[in-house]
Amino acid sequence: MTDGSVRRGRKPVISRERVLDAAADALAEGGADSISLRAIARSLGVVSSAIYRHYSSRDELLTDLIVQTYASLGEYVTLAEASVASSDTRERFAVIVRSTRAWAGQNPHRYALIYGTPIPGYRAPQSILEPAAVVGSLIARVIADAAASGATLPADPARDAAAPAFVPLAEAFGLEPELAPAVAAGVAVWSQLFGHLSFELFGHYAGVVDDVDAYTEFLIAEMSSRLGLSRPVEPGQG
Amino acid sequence: MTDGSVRRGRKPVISRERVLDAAADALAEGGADSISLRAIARSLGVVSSAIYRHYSSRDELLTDLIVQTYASLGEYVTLAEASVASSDTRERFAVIVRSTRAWAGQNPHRYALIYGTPIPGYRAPQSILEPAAVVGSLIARVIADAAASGATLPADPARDAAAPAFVPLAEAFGLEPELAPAVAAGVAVWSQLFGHLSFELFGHYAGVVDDVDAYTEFLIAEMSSRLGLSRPVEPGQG
DNA sequence: CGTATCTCAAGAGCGGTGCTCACTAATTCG
DNA sequence: CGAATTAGTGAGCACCGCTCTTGAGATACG
Repeated sequence: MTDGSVRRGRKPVISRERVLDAAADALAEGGADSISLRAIARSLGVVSSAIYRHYSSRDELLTDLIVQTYASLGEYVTLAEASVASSDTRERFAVIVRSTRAWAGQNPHRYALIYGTPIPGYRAPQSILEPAAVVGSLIARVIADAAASGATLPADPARDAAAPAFVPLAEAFGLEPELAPAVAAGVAVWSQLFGHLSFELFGHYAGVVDDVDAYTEFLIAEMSSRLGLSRPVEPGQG
Repeated sequence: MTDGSVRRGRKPVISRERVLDAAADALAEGGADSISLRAIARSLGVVSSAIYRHYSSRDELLTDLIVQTYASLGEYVTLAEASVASSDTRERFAVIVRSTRAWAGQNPHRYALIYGTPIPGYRAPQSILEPAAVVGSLIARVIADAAASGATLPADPARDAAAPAFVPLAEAFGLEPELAPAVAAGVAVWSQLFGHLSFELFGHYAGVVDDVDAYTEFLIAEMSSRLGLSRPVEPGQG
């Protein structure tokens, strides 16, 4: 008994976790619309109404699934970034982009669940705001580390004019108000990244961009320079 | 008889157009998942199977709806752009962005239909490639006109390195191969625009960007400078 | 031990969906 | 008028989310 209350009644043959796992499998295979409670119940060898003992509605299940999916993406990208020297902010950003794209490519339905059209009728609760920030947070950390090591942004009056509106967000990330311009640039890059991935996954690059790998590297270079990221100076060289 | 074939049999009470219009209404009101053949049939005062005389499947209806939606967006943006002096490429681009965003804000479900998650089970035919290019084409025209009036791109080695891959696309738009770098920048801006709009409409800016109007203007400035767009020089001044 | 109590899954059922198919009403041609 | 053609009807299939009643299983307590 993990909690204080006493277990009574018959033992459950399914659990919230098992339902969620089955839903994740259904999502991975057939997309969000194949997450049917009846199919999940079938795959668990149970009748559909039994699911309702553990999830009161499909939306509640979807919420858990979305949170789990953000977590999966976050783990994947965090792990990838860990293999880069923390001083190489340019490469850290590049790895964030590449690994986010790799995750999306390997999990297109999960990507669509969190970055595509919101599920019809589904209203996301506040509780997903924090997990949803995972990639943005990683970008923010790169920005902070770059600033700490003396990186400077390229000149951009419009960005600096927009910066005051980003002071609260900078503070939410634990950054100094002086970094608001970098945060503004970071938000732009963040949405651009997912615009790129959505276009790739949703087929909008058909007939427009052939070599998406190479194109992604171009975008990385472009976004990096807007963030003022550069490779660290090799000591004892140049 | 508009075509050569002879009309026989009973007169149709519904038509392909009436079905499509009813579908568009359903889409506008409740999103893509409320486009049900039964609901459409009900709204037309007809039994659901009657729809199949005009559309062989829901997918076929969706395809028409998608094409119609791209056309609507294209008309809206084209009309907006027409009110700007063609020499002011910077403002033309700004109006393309603003009007695309305005259209999306007024038609969120239609936006989601074409730029959100592809409809599950739905596979887009080749025939939507051309209508889908509408906003991209408008951006390409701005790029061409800017180049014709002597605009130059800011330096960006990564973009120029990626440019050769965009020569075919430049040619598809009727542009000189020398404009491939501008086309590369244009594609980046194009996907960034829809990344921005999707984030706004799909709720990803919650807690991140408050004043999306102002933020959009910042993005316009940033994207314009990457495209080398500027206001035309006022004659007899400076 | 026996029973009350609690928990969970079963199963029937409601109204919704896309889609098929046999049928019939309506129209026009020979 | 009869044949041919066309379009809408209505029943039906298999699926969906969800609700509600029922009964099986497991524990707690007198």
